[in-house]
Amino acid sequence: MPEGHTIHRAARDHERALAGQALVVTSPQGRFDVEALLGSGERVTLKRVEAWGKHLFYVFARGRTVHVHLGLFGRFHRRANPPPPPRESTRMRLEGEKVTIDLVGPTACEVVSAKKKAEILARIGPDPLRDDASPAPFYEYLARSKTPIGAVLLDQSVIAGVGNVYRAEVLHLLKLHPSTAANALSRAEAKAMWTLLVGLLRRGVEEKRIVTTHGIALEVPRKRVPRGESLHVYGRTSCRSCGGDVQRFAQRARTAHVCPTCQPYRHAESPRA
DNA sequence: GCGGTATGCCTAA
DNA sequence: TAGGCCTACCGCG
Repeated sequence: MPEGHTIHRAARDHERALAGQALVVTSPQGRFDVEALLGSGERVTLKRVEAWGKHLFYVFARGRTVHVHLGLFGRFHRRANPPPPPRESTRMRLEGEKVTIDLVGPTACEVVSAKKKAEILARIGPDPLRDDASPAPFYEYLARSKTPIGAVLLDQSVIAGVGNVYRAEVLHLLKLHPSTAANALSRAEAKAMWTLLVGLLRRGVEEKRIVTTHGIALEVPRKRVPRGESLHVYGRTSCRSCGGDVQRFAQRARTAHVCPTCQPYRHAESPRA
């Protein structure tokens, strides 16, 4: 589940459920340094939860911040209080007044300094889900890079929050082969890509899953898209648009999905690197 | 029960 | 580029 939409949804949900409350924080698994957060206290008040790309920051009172990155396996479980006993694998448990959030299997769950947080933010690109994001650096990168567009979309330093599913789907919707050089895209295509990602990611936040079919207009009430009809190419053997075979190949150490009929490779003016 | 796979990303070589 | 991290699920038998 963890692409940018999952992270932003968690930030929203957790802030609504827990902000302003003095939380009991534990690490049943023992691998999260609770003492670094709590000090000698028993509880600490959560102020807000921020999402930047695939990174989460839980901002507590007394200047303490916990950085969470789910990686490939990380998940949250929300429990109504009183919560059941935690699984042994629970890295961090945040227990509020009415709700308890359990975190399992993250790549990162650590108390970070303001400096460390700034370093993390400095190495990620603009996040289409943030209202304060500027796509200009993304456009500039595309214009001057011969890197295949499919690889660019997974590079969190260029654009933050896009993962393997959104990569496959946005390229299909724009009829671009993942191997097409970034600088073969026109400025208009680059802008269309950003706008499309904003819409798709926002929809993902609202629906709590990735849906790229049946339009992206959020204001129009939609029936729930049935399972198996939510994507065009990712994880499929046949293209939802044309019925042709979906090809898979490794790109940036991840499996790219492409319909070569809908997404013909476009040669750039300069040879591919 | 076992093996393969996964929506991520870091490091060593 | 390969391997490691780390958890859950699914198909198979």
